[in-house]
Amino acid sequence: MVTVTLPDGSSRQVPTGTSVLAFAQEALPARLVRKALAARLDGRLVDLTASIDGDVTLQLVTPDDPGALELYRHSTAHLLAAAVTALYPGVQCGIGPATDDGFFYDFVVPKPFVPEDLERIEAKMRELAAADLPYAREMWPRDEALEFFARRGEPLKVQLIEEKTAGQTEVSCYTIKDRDTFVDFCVGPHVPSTGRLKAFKLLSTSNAYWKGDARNQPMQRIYGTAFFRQEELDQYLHRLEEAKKRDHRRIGRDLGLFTFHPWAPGAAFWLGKGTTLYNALADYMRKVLYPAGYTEVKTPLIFNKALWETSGHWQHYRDNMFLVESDDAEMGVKSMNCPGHMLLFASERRSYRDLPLRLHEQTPLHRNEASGVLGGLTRVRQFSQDDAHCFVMESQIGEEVARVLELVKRVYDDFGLTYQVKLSTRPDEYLGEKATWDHAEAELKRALEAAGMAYTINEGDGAFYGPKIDFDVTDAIGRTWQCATIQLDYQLPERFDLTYVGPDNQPHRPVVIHRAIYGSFERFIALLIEHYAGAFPLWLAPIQVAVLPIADRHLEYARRVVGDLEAAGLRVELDDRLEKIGYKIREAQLQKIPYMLVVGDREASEGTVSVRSRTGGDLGSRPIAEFVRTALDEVALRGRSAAAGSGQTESRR
RNA sequence: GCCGGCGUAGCUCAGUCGGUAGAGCAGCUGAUUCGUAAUCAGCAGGUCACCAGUUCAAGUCUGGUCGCCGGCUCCA
Repeated sequence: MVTVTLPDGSSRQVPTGTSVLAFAQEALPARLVRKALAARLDGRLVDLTASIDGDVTLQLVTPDDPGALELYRHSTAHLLAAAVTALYPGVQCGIGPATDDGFFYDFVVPKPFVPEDLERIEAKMRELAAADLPYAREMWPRDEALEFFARRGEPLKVQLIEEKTAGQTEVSCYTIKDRDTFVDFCVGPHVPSTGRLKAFKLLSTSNAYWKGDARNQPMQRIYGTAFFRQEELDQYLHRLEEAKKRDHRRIGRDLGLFTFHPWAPGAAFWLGKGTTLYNALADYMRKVLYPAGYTEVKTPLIFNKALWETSGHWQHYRDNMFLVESDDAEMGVKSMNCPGHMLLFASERRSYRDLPLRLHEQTPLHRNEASGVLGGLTRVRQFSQDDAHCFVMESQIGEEVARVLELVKRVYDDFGLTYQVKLSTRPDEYLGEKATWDHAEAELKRALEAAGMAYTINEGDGAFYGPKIDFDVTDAIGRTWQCATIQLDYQLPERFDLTYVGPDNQPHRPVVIHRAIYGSFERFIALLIEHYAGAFPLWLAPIQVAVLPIADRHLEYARRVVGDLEAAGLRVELDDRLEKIGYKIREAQLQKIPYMLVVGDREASEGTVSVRSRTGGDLGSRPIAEFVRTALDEVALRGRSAAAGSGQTESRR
């Protein structure tokens, strides 16, 4: 007999080898058992068919268990594999994990899947689900399993078993018994039977490589998603639609922000309105950084290869650099600002009294990214960062990182953005002393804790030259974008032999903190466009106010209104076309201009404007000066105002 | 870079079996002077991404190049 302890603390004795399901049916409410997908024995996820072989705590896993969805999706991936195996004889299966949004499964097939294949496969999956076939777990002798998969022509599975179960005598396999039995090597667990899988959909196909390595066997990946309830699946699909509507590439064109040309792949043309937005972000960042003690600088765009050899880019990053020749010298267009800033630091004798020295730069960078990775503004070959390097003494690291954290918080609050913080620690391959790393990581942790920032740790994900803190911004529809980064660097000061004179009159090595808050202007603008669905809050809107005269006898007054607004520093556009007011309003609305001022006989005689807001409709008339005042107040609030959320409320309708 | 898909007017798209290219919106011109999401009429707009090839004939078939899209890998 063994003792089973339940979550409520009660316990029972059962014979050794009793299955979880048999125990649950005996000891737990039928309603709970019906909902159960799997179980946790001592916290470890197992199938309901697992046997209880020792004293354990037992908890049934129902859909509200945090691990339930992953298991459910993974089970759906198995269903997909079973369907594909049934429909395409000779197919080889790779792996089929759950992902954040669903699942995928990789296959080796002679011909890539087309959309019609997906329909067929999905239909087969529904058929198998309707048949409610059990997911049976069987422990096979390892030799037998190896032989079985070898005989079935699945060398990838053989390889997996060899790698994952070295030293074991038995391996776990799952079967779905249909006309042809589908067998997969997998640790599980899975839902008890295919009938439990209700709301799933196959979404797309793509190419992938065995183990994600392009030198390995190419495979065809099928992506899908699954939820416990149809309603949740529908919501997810709706969110995909919504995301498509918010695509910054589309909105960027519709709103006249930027464009691309085949002759400059990966480099945007910023149109008038886009440039206004870009500049608004650049100026805002300058206003934030200047009082924080940063000095804006501009360093060369093209450097002799000697610089890149010194920084290490020539050895490690050359493939991603644009190279040019000048006289007989080989030159590289800069892909990062840091090496230039090292030279700038070294251009004068530095005292400890000069530290921290904070250099901020917004000039363009070029990276010759592989053609296949380019896309919209999120991945480009030419971009600018709100980059800065803080040169500090070892003892100033904690304080300086704390200041940067403060800045990040302030900036994201101004945009009304929420974020999550990740601390990435020493990777397997690293430069420098372990003790230095430990110290640096401790400093970063302390700064995060002092700032009251919750963070998660990404073990081993730091840069090879130092640990880092990354910020993932969450947008209006729940997607995350990696933006800000703070990285400690002990290596570059070493490579450039940077020193400052300390209080002891001796040379010392500074530490560099690389940091960016937007990340890159390009990617941040893409984020903002999709976050607001193009409806920028007033302070960012390229055109803040449209003045719409009713008839051309009102043009003179309209021009006066425009003049007053421009004098107050607002970005205004006059629609002086001979069109009906409804037409002008529609256009301004589609351009997502925050305020429309309708002016006709009434307004001209009273010195007022009729205010229409993008989100609130007709707000009635008021004196020009009053409108200017409230508009300026709203601008000053930036994204902290309630109105800044207008982009989101609007999109929900 | 790799795999797959796509490329027709500024945009969204149609174009049958290979037989000399079409719509809506946008644009231009004219008329309309109008009160909170589209006034009417007319006109113009194309090397069917590009380069070869097959064919009496190519937007359509074949090959190559470029670009875009979805992934892989990578990344701000």
